[in-house]
Amino acid sequence: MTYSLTTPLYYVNAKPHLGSTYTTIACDALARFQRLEGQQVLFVTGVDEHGQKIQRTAEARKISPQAHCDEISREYMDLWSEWEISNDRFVRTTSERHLPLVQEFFHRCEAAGHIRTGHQEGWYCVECEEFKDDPANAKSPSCPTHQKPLEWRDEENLFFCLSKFQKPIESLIAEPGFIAPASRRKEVENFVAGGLRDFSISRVNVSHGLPVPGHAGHTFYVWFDALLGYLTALLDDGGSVDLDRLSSAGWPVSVHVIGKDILRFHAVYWPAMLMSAGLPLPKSVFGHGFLTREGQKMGKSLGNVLDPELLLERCGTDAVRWYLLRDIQFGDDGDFQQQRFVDLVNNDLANTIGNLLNRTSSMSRKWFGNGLPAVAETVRDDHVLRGKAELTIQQVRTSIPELNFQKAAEAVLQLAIDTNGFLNEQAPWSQMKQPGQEVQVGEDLYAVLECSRIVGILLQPIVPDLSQRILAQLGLSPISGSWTDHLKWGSLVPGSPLPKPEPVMQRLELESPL
RNA sequence: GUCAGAGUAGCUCAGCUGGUUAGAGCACAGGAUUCAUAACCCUGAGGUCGAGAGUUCAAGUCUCUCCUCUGACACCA
Repeated sequence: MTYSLTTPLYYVNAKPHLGSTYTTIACDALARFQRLEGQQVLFVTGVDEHGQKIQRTAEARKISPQAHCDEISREYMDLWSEWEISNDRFVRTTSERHLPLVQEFFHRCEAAGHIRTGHQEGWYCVECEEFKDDPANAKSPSCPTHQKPLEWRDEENLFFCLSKFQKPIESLIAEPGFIAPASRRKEVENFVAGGLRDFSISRVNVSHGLPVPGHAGHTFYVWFDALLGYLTALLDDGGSVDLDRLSSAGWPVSVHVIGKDILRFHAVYWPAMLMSAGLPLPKSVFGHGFLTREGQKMGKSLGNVLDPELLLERCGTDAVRWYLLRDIQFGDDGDFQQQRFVDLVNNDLANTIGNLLNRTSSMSRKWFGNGLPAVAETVRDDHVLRGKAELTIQQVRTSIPELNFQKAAEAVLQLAIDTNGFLNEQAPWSQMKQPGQEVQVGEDLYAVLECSRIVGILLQPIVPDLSQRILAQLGLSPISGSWTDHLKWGSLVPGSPLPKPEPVMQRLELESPL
């Protein structure tokens, strides 16, 4: 059973921003977690490259649409590689394999009687790629979101008969867990309850798109072909482009992770399209929140956008991943605050987790021959810290599948806090001054190092690099494959050597604003 | 405008089916300690729980009204 998950296919109209990075990081954490749990994982991301908006952007830049797409897509691929995103696929909707798939899908819908021609006229916003509800006799209406004049369009389009799916869509979205988080379900329900209308799936006069077979002059509307990119990605396994192969290629996905703005497309339009084509439906759709910065919307006009590349360069992947996943409830909107970012990274990662490891390793080396104390197995198994560590493991294992990264991160952090507290209570540095306490100190230090090891392992999906550094400080190599065996209490080998301690996490010191 | 959600310490948020002196983290102040990355540990200060009314022995938690913010309201990647 494959666990497949997708990010949105990002629109290549402009260079990647922090929002897409956020989504991708979250998916990466989930994908890494599932691999550690022993699942066969297919992590899909990619880009959406069609539509009139891109065509016009390219024209404005005086380059071909394809050249423009190549350039921006390259930026995405490079960025994900810099962030060490572990995606298995990267799909482009201008790739050769995509066209035959879209056409095959379309034929299925057509054969099922769900495609009709229709007439569509009205005021159109190219930026939005949509018809607006402004009255036909309006003089020179402009788009409320883009502040640009609307264009009058009067064209023949192909329509997808969404109206025929009212009932099945209603029961689909009523299924618990299909739309996540549950708080977002209501708005989709309201939308559906208003009655589903057919939507257009083709455009005329847009050359930068995929041709609709049998309808000369029509290209597919960007949404129609973009969603199908998920299928193309899954079939890109060296085999043929054939919808019948999907079930053995990772379809249906376990979860589509998307921004809340496009929830409706994924929870309503997309399932209907799949029903029409006779394909199984995704198991869930998770709409996460948006990021603001210091309480304000990030945008070009305000000049306050956070460039992911710059962020990575100045702060590193661990700091950013930790902050985004640990401080923001995935699903809710979040605010990026520089002071808080620095505070949390320094407190949680450097002070609490990093220093725990550092101080313990240092003590152990000092008193136990540059290595771990040699303690008997029976004593180790009974240590008071064991229960706490095992509880933490449980918490992480139940939280991450629910995409509750915050809860998982907090649980791991809490283990480190409790372990630090334990050390202060026991005060091994005082005990060592008393005669005959060495055995007790050895047992405690062993248990504390064992907790540090478990912290390091549990951190792997969230902050993979830091996780490795922690394990390296314990003289361990990175784990590959399933982590189940590694999560067993008492895996550290008593008496084995410990490397010279070095801070695993440097403090962030940002003199200037990001 | 209609619908949905939210307004709790300086900041980010927990508070389940109403029940002892309203919690956590960060920031702030004090203390303790020296194993450690000026770190860790403890203590403290700080809130009329958006406003008003009501139900109840008892309301942050239920009802009503009002104020503020956010989101959705058809094809906004």
